[in-house]
Amino acid sequence: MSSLERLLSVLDLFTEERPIWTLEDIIETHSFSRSMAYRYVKELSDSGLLMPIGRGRFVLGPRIIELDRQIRVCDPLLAVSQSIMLSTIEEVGDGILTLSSLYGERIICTHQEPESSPLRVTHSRGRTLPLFSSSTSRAIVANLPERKLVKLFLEHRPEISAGGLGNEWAEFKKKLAEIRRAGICLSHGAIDPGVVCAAVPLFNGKSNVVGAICLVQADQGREISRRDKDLVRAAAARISEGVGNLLSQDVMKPLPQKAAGPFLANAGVALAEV
Amino acid sequence: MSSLERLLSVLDLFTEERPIWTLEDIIETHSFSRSMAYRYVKELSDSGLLMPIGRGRFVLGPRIIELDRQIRVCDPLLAVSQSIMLSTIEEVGDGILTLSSLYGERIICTHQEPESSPLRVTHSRGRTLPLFSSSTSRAIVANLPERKLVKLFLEHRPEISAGGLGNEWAEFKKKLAEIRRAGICLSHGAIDPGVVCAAVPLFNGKSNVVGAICLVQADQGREISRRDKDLVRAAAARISEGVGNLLSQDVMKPLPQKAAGPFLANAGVALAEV
DNA sequence: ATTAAAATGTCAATATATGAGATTTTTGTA
DNA sequence: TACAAAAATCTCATATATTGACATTTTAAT
Repeated sequence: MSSLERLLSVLDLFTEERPIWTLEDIIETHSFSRSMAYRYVKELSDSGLLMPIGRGRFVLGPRIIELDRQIRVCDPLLAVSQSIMLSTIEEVGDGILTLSSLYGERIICTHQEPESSPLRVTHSRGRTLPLFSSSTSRAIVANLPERKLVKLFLEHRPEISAGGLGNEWAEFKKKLAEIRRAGICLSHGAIDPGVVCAAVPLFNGKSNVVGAICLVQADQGREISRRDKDLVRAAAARISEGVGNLLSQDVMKPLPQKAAGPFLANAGVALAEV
Repeated sequence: MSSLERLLSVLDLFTEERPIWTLEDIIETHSFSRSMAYRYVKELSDSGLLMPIGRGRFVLGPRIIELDRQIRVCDPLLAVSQSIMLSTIEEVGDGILTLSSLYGERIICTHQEPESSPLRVTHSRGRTLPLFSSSTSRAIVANLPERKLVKLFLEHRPEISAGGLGNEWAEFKKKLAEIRRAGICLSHGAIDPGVVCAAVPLFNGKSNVVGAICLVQADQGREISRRDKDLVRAAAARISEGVGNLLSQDVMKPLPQKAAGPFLANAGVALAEV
């Protein structure tokens, strides 16, 4: 285990159920030596990923918010997707459209359009989806290179089996091939009850999957309409094309330039006034 | 320089002006060896802090969005501040109230209330403020322990001098003491023209500064009113008290429990349908 | 001011990161 | 589909940065 992994594993401790951690508890759960624990939380605090709030207690730090803003303002994948997602969900006229990506073995929802909706779903910005049982996950996983699929199958056999994706490698592979060929993955109530989904994978121009978009609608007894499915497919195709374009253009000056307004020189700050 | 610093310094490359980086360019700017650069971006990608989009190109990764959600949903500092900030800005009836924190040598705005406003200001969630010239920064810096101030003074003498905070250590120290004593720091057009600010530091119960709140209003020729300043002071006092309470309570079960709705077992995901 | 606790610094041992090159995998083109 | 070129990963000896016990300093409490 590399030292980066050890360090970042500290961040994994911070959950909704337990957003504050003391040094003592970090030492216990990770069996760090005392000096190492001090060093780690100091490095993480200096980099802003953690923030000390006093008495040996820590919460997630402001650097995360800064990096998140960076993504919101100018992430190229988001820039390509956002307007397409917005116009698509407007044309569909009902439901939410989500954008998700894979890292390590987690699927994360990174954007949704519209930002708020009466539909209350698990799919929402920043949330994790299960690796095998959501339509979004399946749309992505089905398009992963075989080498990664072998690894996933070996390490997640129980979940794959429970999710109905097959008990043997051959079966798993065959089912994923079906999803891949269909180009769309549907579900009803897989993650949230009362909701139906249609997920389509996104590629970087070529054949590398970089994520998926998913249309989520209230379950009204019938399937997502043919028309809506086609709209989602069309949106995915346009996004994939856009991502492909990112790869051909020169990286040095993509400059979306949203006129971010640089800081002005300090005009006049009162030192202290009451 | 530790290997964590080296690794995280890669994240600093990703700016609004240049949100995509190739492996080649990372190697050049950091003068990493080829193998090390591959290793670094792989580690960062595996942890989700970077995301490969193909052809050796990288953007900031989805783990950041996941961590940001964690903060939005259950950060204790935010939980304590949010309702106080909202009710305060409603009572003030005009402007924006921001919450900022320090890490390393950056001041970051971590929250604002209301979320959107006709007032277009630099102060907004995720943005960095200059260390010495904004009222928010000064409210925080003035309350840092002397040891840190010495370091800041030595390393930022030009900016401190340019910002009118003194040319010599004694002068710097004296001016900060004034700000500290006043308990509030005012500015007009320091960062954004046409805007006036009043910032009050936040403490963790005791004397450790953990951030500042700042009232931002359109500049209408006159100062922020005595009443508004008092409202901000009162809000800061309540937040400081709340943060102090975080330190005394048992950390094991703070459980804000916003009923986050766990995933349901997969009810029925169609394998692939058209 | 005094004591206790918390945080940081010191240093030798050693585990881990490093970089050059070999090897494998992926991509582009016929 | 096969082939060549490029990209990404793996290997391994070396050097260096990490580690942990302990000493020291700093901070907090009475």
